[in-house]
Amino acid sequence: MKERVYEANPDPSKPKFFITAAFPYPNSPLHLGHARTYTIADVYARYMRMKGYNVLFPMGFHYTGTPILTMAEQLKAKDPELVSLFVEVYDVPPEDIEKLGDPLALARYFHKDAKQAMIEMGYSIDWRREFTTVDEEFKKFIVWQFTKLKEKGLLTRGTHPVGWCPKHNMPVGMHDTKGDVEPEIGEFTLILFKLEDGDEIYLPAATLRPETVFGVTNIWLNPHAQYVIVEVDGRKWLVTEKAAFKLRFQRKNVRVVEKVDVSKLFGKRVVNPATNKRVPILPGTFVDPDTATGVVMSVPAHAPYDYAAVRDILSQPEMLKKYGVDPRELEPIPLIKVKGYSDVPARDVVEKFGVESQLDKEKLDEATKKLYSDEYHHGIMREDIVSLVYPDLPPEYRRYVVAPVKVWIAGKSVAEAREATAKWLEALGYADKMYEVMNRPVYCRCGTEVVVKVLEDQWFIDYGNPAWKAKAKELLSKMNIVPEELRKEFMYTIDWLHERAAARTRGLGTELPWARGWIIESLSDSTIYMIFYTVNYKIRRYGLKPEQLGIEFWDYVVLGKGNPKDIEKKYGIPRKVLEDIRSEFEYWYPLDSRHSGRDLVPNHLTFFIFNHVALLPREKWPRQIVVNGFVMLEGKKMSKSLRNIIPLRRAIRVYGPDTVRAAILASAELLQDANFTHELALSVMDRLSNIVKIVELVADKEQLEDDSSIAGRWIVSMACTRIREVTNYMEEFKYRAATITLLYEMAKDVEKYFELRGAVKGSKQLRFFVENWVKMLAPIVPHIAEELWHRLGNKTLVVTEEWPKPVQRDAVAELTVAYVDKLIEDIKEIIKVVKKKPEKVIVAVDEPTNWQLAVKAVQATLNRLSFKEFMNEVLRELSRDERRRVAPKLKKLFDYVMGLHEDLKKLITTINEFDEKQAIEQLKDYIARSIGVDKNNIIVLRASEAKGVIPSQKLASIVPLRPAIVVS
RNA sequence: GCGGGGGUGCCCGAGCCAGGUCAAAGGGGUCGGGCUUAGGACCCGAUGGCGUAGGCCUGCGUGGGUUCAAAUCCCACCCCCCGCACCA
Repeated sequence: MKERVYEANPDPSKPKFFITAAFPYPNSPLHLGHARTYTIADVYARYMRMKGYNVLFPMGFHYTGTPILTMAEQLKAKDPELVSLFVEVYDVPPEDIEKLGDPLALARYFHKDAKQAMIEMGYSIDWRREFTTVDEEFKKFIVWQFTKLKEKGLLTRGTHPVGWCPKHNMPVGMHDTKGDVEPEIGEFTLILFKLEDGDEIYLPAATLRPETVFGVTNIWLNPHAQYVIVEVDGRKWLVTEKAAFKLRFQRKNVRVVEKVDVSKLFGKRVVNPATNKRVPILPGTFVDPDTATGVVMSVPAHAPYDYAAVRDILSQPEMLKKYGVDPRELEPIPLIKVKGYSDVPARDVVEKFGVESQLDKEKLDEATKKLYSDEYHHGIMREDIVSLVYPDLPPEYRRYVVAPVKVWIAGKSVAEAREATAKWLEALGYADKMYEVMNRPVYCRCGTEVVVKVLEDQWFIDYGNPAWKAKAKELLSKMNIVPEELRKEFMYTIDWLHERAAARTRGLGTELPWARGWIIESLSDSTIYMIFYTVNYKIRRYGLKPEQLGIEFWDYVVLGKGNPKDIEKKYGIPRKVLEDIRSEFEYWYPLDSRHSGRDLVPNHLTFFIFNHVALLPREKWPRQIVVNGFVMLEGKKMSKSLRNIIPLRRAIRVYGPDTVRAAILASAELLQDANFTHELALSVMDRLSNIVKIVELVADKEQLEDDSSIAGRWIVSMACTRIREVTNYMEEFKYRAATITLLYEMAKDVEKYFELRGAVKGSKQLRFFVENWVKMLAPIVPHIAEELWHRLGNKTLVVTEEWPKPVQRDAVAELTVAYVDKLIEDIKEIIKVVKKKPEKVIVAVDEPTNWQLAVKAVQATLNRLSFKEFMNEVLRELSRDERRRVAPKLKKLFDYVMGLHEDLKKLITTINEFDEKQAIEQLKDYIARSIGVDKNNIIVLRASEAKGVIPSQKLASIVPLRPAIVVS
């Protein structure tokens, strides 16, 4: 930090690398989940720096939106639940709560806290470029963005339904409701059934299944509910009192005319606009007066509720008589064919689920769900529904009425018919719609029930624009998506995205310049803000005022459009300054890597793609997206309600930043959910302190001896092997594997080295290993790595060191150790089976002259040859005598070699000569220690020397790499 | 429903894309041993079955298939998790 190595300035001599991670929303402290994304981005930044890139990794804070508002309000009201969450879970000092009643103060508080956490974590951020989304300079940038979108015709205007609190007169989202429930808004089709007598009164039956209108036998009204006549756009509707209230939020002209005594309506008749049939109005107690209009059309063939209610009423003949209804009128009218069901599917499910009456809500809901789903997905409209449509009309007129039904509805799938029916009736003036909260009741925090309000003049970003979509797909196809599996998800999202409401009537953020009172919503003002990092510190350094940052300023800086002279004249910005700012943007952009959690794939990251292609030329399109999974705590999802969120700074206090970093990285690969546990953190701490001990052994450079033994050669070679391995992991974002190799596997290598040597001692060779180790640890655990680097006597900073390169490996040394280890394993296996304490071990190895056979076998398996092919190839080159000698061995050799590691196989192909006897002799002490047999009782013979010493059967089985072993 | 991800040994969890050191890494747990006054921490060994020679049998959701060879490739099925918006 003191060296300012993270402050990145344009440097034409170095390749640049620009990394950003999704900035945090400061309504709570940073926790382990945030830490995952930022740690991954930081490891990447540090790695790329060591690879020689000029890396820029900046950070900002996202103040835009409403949750901060709501939270501040609740704190002001001293909501005990939230206060306790802040104090006990978020570690906010109780005396600070008071001042957090102000939204901006709240944001600033957590902003400061989050920044401190990032500094403590050692994130290599260029803090000169920090900003918030309510900075005036940033708002000017967003104004430019939206002006451009509008110019390109990508903004549209229209109406939009939202959840609404009638008391607050404000839209409510999930964070504004009791229990944080998202109000789900659905659309009912209203079909207008005209009352037969009296003046033009319509009964708007609310339905989710307009295609069943052809089978209506009657209308249901709740006998216990209060109904009223309302005038809606000049027409009179009969709806419940509650519905009249709700309609006022969705329609401009709604006027209650009079209350109605519902009992007087029963038995009266209405006309079905789809069939011209007269059907009676009947009492249905199941009808919920709080849902939609409280008027329900009865389709007993396909709606379980209707079937049950009809069945109920048929059991009361006196009621039918009273209302003048012939029971035959209520017979179900089949409309839809579904396989697995009879003509009257509603009867099937009602009977199957054992429904008792229309008030048997639980069973009926289940039956309805099942039937609706089956009919929607597998149902086909019957052809004979055509005969139901206006049957009494003279044929010459009827032809015209029936045509749309014949063409668009009959014989079609339910899904198609549903849309067509609604359209048809709407065209005839007999259908309308009404929004409803589908998961109602949902309550605002104030206790008022949430209704649906239709907002006029809403601005949308038109992500449905086909040309725009095509460009977004073009970028996606060019971009590197990590992990690759997510590409499909992006593709799918790009496809289904359509108009998105881009503004809200409250919250922090930037106002739409042409629509007072509309604040650009938070997912819309955070799509191209990475551009802002490249220039904002210079805007500040040059002391430019927000009013100087007009459209032409950004046009020039971002697009290179316009003449600096004109801009100088208009805004008073010196030409040199303009050019300097422009060149900084030019240097850093395009963005090389964008990082975030996987929850942002279907929204932010896709919008990020869309907005870049809309506004920037192709050469400035972003190059890569890296996505990570969530962090769980002790196996559980972190959540406010479980109160198991660990603020990052608390974790840092307990474990230290490097442990937190390494534990998060080690616990899961990119897309998997990471599981942070106390135990894992302890284990990481233990490993780190172990590394410190090893470093101590090689800290004093002058005192180190030269270890030219196989052990020494091996540890040097392993350093190179590990460098190659870890580098590959880093390149592939396999940070879990990289961390585990660095923390666990490499420590094991060192232990193995001590075992091979038979002593815990440093050496020049071990120091070589350790130096590279510390360098590779630097991106993962920067603080400790820096300390260790100095402990090794270096005066430089390890962050500025070059990432190590794998120099030549020592194939013979690695093979020798692998070979001897396999030998030890085999001897142990034999000892185990024999169950006797061994005294003497004789090992008989193949002649070194046969080594080439092993190489050939390895090559054959690497080239995927079959055994036959391999044998033919080998035998072809040999004399008859040699063939006889060699042939029996080949199968055994081939089978053994087949199973070797790819890496070891490749190693073997580089070795021209390998003397197994020598290999064993070199590590005899090690073997003796490992199997617990005196060194002098381990005898190594070549096959030619072993005749008569070991059984002839064994002797014959010797092949290269597989010696004969006799334990006695 | 649509889209995506996934089912591995007592548990967690790698491996699968590029089939062959895979009876399957690494943890955890359990059992045995060491250390210790004891416990903890730590270290060693065992942890599918069989086996007096480095081996064999059974096994990676279920059922088929391809292959000399399948946890890995192909087909079908079953089950679990996540997203489906105007909200950060």
